[in-house]
Amino acid sequence: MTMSNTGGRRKPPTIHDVARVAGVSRGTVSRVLNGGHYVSPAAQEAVNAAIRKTGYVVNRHARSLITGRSDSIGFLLTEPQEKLFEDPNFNVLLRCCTQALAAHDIPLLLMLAGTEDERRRITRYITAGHVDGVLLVSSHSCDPVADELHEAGVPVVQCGKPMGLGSKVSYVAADDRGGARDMVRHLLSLGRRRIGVVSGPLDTPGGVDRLAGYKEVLGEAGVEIDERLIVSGDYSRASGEAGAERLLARAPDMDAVFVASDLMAQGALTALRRAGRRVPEDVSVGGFDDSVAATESTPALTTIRQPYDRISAEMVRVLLAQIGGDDPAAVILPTELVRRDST
Amino acid sequence: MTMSNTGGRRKPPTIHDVARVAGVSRGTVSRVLNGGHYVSPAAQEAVNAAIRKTGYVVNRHARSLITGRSDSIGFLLTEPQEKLFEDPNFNVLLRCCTQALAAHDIPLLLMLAGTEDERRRITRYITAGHVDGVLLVSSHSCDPVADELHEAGVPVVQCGKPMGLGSKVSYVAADDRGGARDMVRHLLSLGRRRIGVVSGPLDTPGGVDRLAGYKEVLGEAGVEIDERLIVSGDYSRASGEAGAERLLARAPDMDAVFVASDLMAQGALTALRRAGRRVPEDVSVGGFDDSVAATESTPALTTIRQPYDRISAEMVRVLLAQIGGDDPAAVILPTELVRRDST
DNA sequence: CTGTGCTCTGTGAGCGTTCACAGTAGAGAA
DNA sequence: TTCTCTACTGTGAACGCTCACAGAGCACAG
Repeated sequence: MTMSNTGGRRKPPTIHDVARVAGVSRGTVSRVLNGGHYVSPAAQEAVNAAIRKTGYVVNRHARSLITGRSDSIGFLLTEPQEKLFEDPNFNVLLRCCTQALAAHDIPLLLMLAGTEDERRRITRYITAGHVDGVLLVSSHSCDPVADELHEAGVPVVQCGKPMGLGSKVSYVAADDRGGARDMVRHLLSLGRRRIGVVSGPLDTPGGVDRLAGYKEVLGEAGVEIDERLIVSGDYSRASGEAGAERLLARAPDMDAVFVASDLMAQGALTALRRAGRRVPEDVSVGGFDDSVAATESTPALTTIRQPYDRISAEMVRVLLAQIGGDDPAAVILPTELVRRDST
Repeated sequence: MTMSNTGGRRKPPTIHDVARVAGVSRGTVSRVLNGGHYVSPAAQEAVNAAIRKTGYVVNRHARSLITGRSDSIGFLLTEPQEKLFEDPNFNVLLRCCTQALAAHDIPLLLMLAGTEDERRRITRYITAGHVDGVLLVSSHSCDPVADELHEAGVPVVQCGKPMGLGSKVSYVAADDRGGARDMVRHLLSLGRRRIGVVSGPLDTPGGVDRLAGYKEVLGEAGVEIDERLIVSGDYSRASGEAGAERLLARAPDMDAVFVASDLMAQGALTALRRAGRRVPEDVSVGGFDDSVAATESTPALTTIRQPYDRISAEMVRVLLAQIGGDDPAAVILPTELVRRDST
């Protein structure tokens, strides 16, 4: 009786069609669709059968028009994209967030705000209510856009700790300080005492916290903190290479180095090799992130694993809770030391 | 007179508000919004001023409800995501597509269909009309989902040539055969005659075409095609390493090797180094893709550049044209030889 | 003067859904 | 019986927009 469905787009069945087939009213179908409260088991079953039979899928536009929700969320990237897309961590984050949202049947809109123009356009788009919330990733993590959106009443969860203390924006981050502490303790346990550090940029919380962890542990262990053993980079491979070179020049007796990202650690390995230092025999090298870079380098890096899968899951959880009316929340997740061949 | 807009989400202005402020009717505002035909300059100006004043942004849900278009498109990935997300090419593709769409003010929905369940859910979502079209990326590029969607009347553009010849699905691909030809010609021009190949998987058009290009050029140059010089891999680093090892075992006099992806070429470099072969002195190595892997390896790889930026732009162009009513189209884009240190 | 064609404008209907409300039926209490 | 309460169901009115249509005003030809 029904027409064949191949070739050409056919007008999809509406809630009305389902109601007719099930022999109930629109309202009942709608109730079944939205949780099934106050629906008799018989009606429930009839509606479900009709949905299967007609192949009905809810029209989200019509729903959104009346509920005011869009049932979709935005994944916003506010930094130069070339850089972030090369970062394996970012890819994991994007993938995990998409999957976590898919479990809730919520589509993810990818938004890239590299230029000022794009930023404006996207901000308008978001504040116009086209997404219910925003997952924000920014390498600086002190991006004003987070506060802007928050001010405008848009639920936001940021990946990584915000710089300013005044910010009331939700965030999920790994325990940078704790991770750094673990790594430095590990290096100390190997008998190393001249431990250098290539920190991250000191205008980011991650950079500051990892350096703080380093200093704390050395202090606690009664090891002198030597400023010649401290340099900072920008998380790029090149800056890791340059940083390690500078350390070697200033402190040739360095016997270990904590490098605040795996990518930088790769660069550091290059510099050490060129300087004729054997890793791990002469110098132990510890990274941070446990990205694919850690296993690809030779020797494979001992590093601090950031639980990106859990970070994504938490970001989604916190965001959905906030959309549901909860207050902003901050979540810090524990890291884990992963031993490989570089220490 | 207007209320402050900070804190809490305020009901956004509608087309009605704009009309009132501009002193015209809804219809006129709508016409301005949709191209401004049949609108007097005075009304045009009044409406634009009112839009600026009220901060009006069109409610896409309401629009979609009536137009039937969603004004958004899906970026669909049908393969195990871990693998693809590691692939730098894929990242470039995703980024460029997002930007190309942003230029048309069209949001991109990221859809990952790893499991069979996810596939079904996403297919329903798509065929229900929640996106106007789909950009499809699949490493196999012989995915049945392309034809399924096409059959269902959903505009689809695939990245890479489809395997089956019967498929009427649009695609955009780099010139694999031509690229392979260029590389092998390049190796010949260096005086190499015992040229091996690590091809891609032979159940994919890319794998087949690159191998075909290799054989063609050797044939044209009158160089004997030696089956011992031909192995295939799966584009992974490990398979490149294994492939190069096998080649060396079977043909120790090999003086060059064309490896069908940069990632595999990295693996091949490792195998060659281990076997004591110098690159490029003893063996020239040519890659394919010009991904970041090409510059990161030592020596930096001579490779064939796939114009991913142009591929993305073309995918979007073809898809939008198809949504606009055009017939499916196939686009093949030229590649480019990039000389570095490995040849 | 009428008719025709053009540009421009306003209006009503309707897209597919949810929500509030009214209403029904049946059970149990008074 | 009658009243109340609960579980369930149907209906009209929105949500904000576009589209088709009708109509106004004007110019110009017949």
